[in-house]
Amino acid sequence: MTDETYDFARIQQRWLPVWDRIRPFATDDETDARPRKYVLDMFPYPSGDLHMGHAESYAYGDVLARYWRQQGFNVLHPIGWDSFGLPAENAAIKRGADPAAWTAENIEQHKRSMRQYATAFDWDRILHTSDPAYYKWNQWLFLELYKAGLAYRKPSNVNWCPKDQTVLANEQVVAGACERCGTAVVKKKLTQWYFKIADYADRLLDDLNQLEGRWPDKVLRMQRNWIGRSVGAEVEFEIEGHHSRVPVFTTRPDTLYGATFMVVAPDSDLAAELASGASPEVRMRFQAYLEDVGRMTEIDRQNAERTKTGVDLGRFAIHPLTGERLPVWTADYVLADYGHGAVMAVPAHDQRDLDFARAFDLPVKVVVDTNAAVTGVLPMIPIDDEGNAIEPEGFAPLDPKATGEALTGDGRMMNSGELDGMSKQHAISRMVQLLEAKGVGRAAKSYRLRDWLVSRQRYWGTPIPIVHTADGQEVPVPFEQLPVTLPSSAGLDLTPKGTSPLGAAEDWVNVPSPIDGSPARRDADTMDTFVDSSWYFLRFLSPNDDTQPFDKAQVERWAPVDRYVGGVEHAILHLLYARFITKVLFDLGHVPFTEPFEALLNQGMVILDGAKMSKSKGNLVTLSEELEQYGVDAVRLAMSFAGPPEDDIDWKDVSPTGAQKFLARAWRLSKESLAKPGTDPKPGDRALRRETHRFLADAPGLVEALKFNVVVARLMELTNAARKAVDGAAGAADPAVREAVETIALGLSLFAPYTAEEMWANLGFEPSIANAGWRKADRSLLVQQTVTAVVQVNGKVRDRIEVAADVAADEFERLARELPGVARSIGDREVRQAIVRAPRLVNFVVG
RNA sequence: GCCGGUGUGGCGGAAUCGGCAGACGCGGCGCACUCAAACUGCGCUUCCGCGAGGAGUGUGGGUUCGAGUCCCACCACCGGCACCA
Repeated sequence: MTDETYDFARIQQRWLPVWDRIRPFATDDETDARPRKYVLDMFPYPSGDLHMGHAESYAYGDVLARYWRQQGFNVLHPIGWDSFGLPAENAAIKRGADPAAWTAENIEQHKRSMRQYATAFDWDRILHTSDPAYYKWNQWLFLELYKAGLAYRKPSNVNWCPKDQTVLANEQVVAGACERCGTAVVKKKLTQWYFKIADYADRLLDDLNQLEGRWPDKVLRMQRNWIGRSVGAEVEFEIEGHHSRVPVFTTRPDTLYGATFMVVAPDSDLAAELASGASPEVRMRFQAYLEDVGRMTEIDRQNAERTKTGVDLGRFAIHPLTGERLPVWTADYVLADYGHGAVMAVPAHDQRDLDFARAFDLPVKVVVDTNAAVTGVLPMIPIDDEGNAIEPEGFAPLDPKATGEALTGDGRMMNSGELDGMSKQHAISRMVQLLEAKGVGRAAKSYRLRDWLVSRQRYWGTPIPIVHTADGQEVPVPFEQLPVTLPSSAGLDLTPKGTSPLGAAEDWVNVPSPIDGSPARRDADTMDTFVDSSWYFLRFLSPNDDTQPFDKAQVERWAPVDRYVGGVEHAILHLLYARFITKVLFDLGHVPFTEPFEALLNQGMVILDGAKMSKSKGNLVTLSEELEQYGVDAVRLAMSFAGPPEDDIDWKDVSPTGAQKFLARAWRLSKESLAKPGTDPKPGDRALRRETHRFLADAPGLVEALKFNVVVARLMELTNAARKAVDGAAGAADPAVREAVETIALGLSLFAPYTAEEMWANLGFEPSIANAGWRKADRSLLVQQTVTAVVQVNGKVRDRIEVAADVAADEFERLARELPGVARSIGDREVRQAIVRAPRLVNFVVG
């Protein structure tokens, strides 16, 4: 192989050791006065080697990090590993590997691959979450929440994955199945640790407005839906023979007069209490029902087609306004952990209540006349082509019990005492006033978001830093004793069996109480790994500080993250948790901001033949093989050129060969350009200079708009223009050619670091091009003397004309009118109007 | 069911403001170089039509001098949530 052929393998070998020596992406200079940017890629889970998804994500993150660096910013772009979690543990169970050793090997493999992939990471700031030096601060964080009353333990019906034998957070249950393994999730009553994320629901929702335009709309919408704020009222009902009033939440307090029964969730404490006060027969039926419900998987439960089931508890609630006796039922369509676990059933105006009423022949009372015109709103009467009103065929009868259709729309209140005649909105506010005046209710909000279940019954995670004393007290492990390190996995049975394997590590679990030294036991559960990742972006700012989780001065220097890059699969998991923890840290005075990630880029997936790649489907594209065949730069460039970064990339549509050819074309230009470094480009070919400066002017806006594919296309255009100049009149010695090739190299430095560096060297510069700095566009070169104008007749293009850029409107119109194509098209018709947009367009309106 | 998104050549995609539809590339076709090929370079490539010309951004309508872009309705596909009261 000679020096005259583009040889990616040789170029890769040449530059890696150079970069290792000059560390182009170090950020350790405290005196660096440049403005700063923090670009962060979601850190990977270290299982196996990097795959195509990583390659895509890091290619994009690098474009941004390298771009800001060229723009004169001091850019922090660190990497680490989210190294706790199930895969390491499962590998341990399957192959008898030590999770710590398995993890360390994978991290080393990742590091090698990332280095080869030429990611612009600062290698002095790496971290991994299974490092005691990291999870010490995870435990610190847990205790901060605990002290603030934001971490607590409670017994509850939790999501349980029967395969992984562990609890799951709500966010980890997807369509009723375990997010990880796809097994149908069941409910299990367990005492578990929670973080009070629901207390932050309003802030998590409202602060999304700040992120508008900088986070993808899709993610904002998903978070809003997930938090699921509903506005309505709380209404209190007496229950005969029950010690206290029972509150229910409703979004339709206006329909309170239509409530004909009450339903409580079978797995709620209230249901158990009410059943215990009922007849022996009811108690038996309730027990049987509760067991049926408990056996059901989440997938079955979520089936909306399912017919309604339930049990009459034989108890009666008292309607707070009418004093009517309403039967109390229990049914699994009411959820124990939403609102108050009980609802007032208004079958006439709620489809679920109606389905239930029809199944058990309960009364239905209409209180909103949805056929009546709404007060304060002009009724809309449809009209036919002649403008005559079309008389309605006749309204559907207001008889939901017969039709099976609940009347959920707006209308005029009826059968509702003082509310009669009002519209829905009016009636809602009036009813809230009434309830408040009578002391039996109030305006209220409810959320879909539940508290975050953070304990897990697995080995490979951060131990929860709590000790349980013999008399049942929870005692936080004192700070000086942190970290509570994991015991060695040697000798422990890690097979999932429903309780934490740590409980069997007798030497580890039995400790003296931190209070009085009496025998006590460590909490044997570990933390959800989403706790680890909820604050790691702060640890990068002072990754080796063993006195504090993060250095405040460094936080002020770098945080929050300016651009976060990662997959959309974290839209409501990691991203919600990190936002929550940031707000907690703000409230506790640890950070001066409330949102962790200023801007977010969700890259799409790399798929093959329209389907997600997977080993089992056999449609896997192996990154290392692609890199071997086409080289790092071609793969990176092909990723960036494939389409908008947020769209999925089907690898069958991608041509790394095409990318390679383009890189070779660009590289060849750097070998051919003859002008010496520093040659004044001013006398050079003007047309090529214009192309060069158009690129310099446009590329920054395109990068910032994340249109990487367009930037690459523009680089290809500039390369084609330079090729033509070399082969044409200008020739290889023209200084404009050198200027263009330098610009191509600079542009390529965002996408193809090896080739760019090689071109830079060919052009006679020292490494590293990554820090060479962007060139400023010369605006005067962008001004055109003449413009190709378009001439339309009735909006259709009929001809084109070259005109002076400053052509006067009347002159422009006259020239356009005389064009042969235009004259022919107009013929002898009269020109009624001419729209003139000098110097770009004339449109003659003829008729 | 609720919330939202997307429909542009054979394919991936481009088109700051309503103003040349299809940039750039893949694939295809052709030419030059070569004994031949590879490489490379150049040209053509939305559809119909020999051509002049006509049609064209999911479908139907509307606004406008002018619509891929704005408005209304519909169709198709995709995503999120899902008995959340």
